[in-house]
Amino acid sequence: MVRTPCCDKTGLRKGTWTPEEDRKLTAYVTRYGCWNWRQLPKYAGLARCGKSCRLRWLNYLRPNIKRGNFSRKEEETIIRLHESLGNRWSAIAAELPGRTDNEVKNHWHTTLKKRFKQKSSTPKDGKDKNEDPEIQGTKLNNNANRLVISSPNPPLILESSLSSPQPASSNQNSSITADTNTVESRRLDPVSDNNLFEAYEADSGSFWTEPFFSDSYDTWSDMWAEFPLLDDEVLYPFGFYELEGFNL
DNA sequence: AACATTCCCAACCGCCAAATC
DNA sequence: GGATTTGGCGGTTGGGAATGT
Repeated sequence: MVRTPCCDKTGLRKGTWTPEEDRKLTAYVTRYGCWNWRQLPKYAGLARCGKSCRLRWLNYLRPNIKRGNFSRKEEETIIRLHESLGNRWSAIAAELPGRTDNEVKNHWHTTLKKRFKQKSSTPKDGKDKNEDPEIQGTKLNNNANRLVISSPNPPLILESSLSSPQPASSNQNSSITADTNTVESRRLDPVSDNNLFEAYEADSGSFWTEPFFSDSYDTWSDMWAEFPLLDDEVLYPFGFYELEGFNL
């Protein structure tokens, strides 16, 4: 079987995402969902591979992402699950709300593996700088101050009963499921395509309370002001506006 | 201060499985 | 049922920041 590349390699940007690209992706996905990662960059105005967009969204821009240092409890969970599951990072991350498989994997390779090795070789040697999470926690994490759990954004009222954090496993986040039977939340917002938002809320738990856009925007209106809606015919070439959710 | 080394993490790559045609 | 497309996953790497010399 011959696989076609996930994207046309020509003319596509690679490497670090710019704030502008982040805003474009965030604006598009939060409004229209991730209905097709391959097509998404084209309609979102991004010169990126769909896979790259997906990864960026899931590992960085997605709501409910918990950033910063791992707690002792989280590290114990990782170690325990790694013993039983091996390198199944997505499964491990699923047990750590707000953590992504990539982050868990990185933390394992950079910190926990060494600590684990060291403990197994010299059980009483506790001089490793990484051994004490409290000490480790004092190290400045590049992203630690970028996203923290914050209070709900004033313009948004969330009545959802779906308060439990969603697993970080990407396979539970990447597609919008529109099980409207479970959606109880309603958003008081001028944006009218409630189906999409409801679907997203169902998928994202406390999405509307999350701070990702509060770094840049005070309200959704501010963000839409910066990213005015494009023509729906352009954004919705397949006319799935009428569809329930994004299970395409 | 300048350079070298280490550490950390965001992002890419390639493979696989499920879904779709 | 086979071909193709798409999403998901784990391994790996490049580059910037931190630290050491």
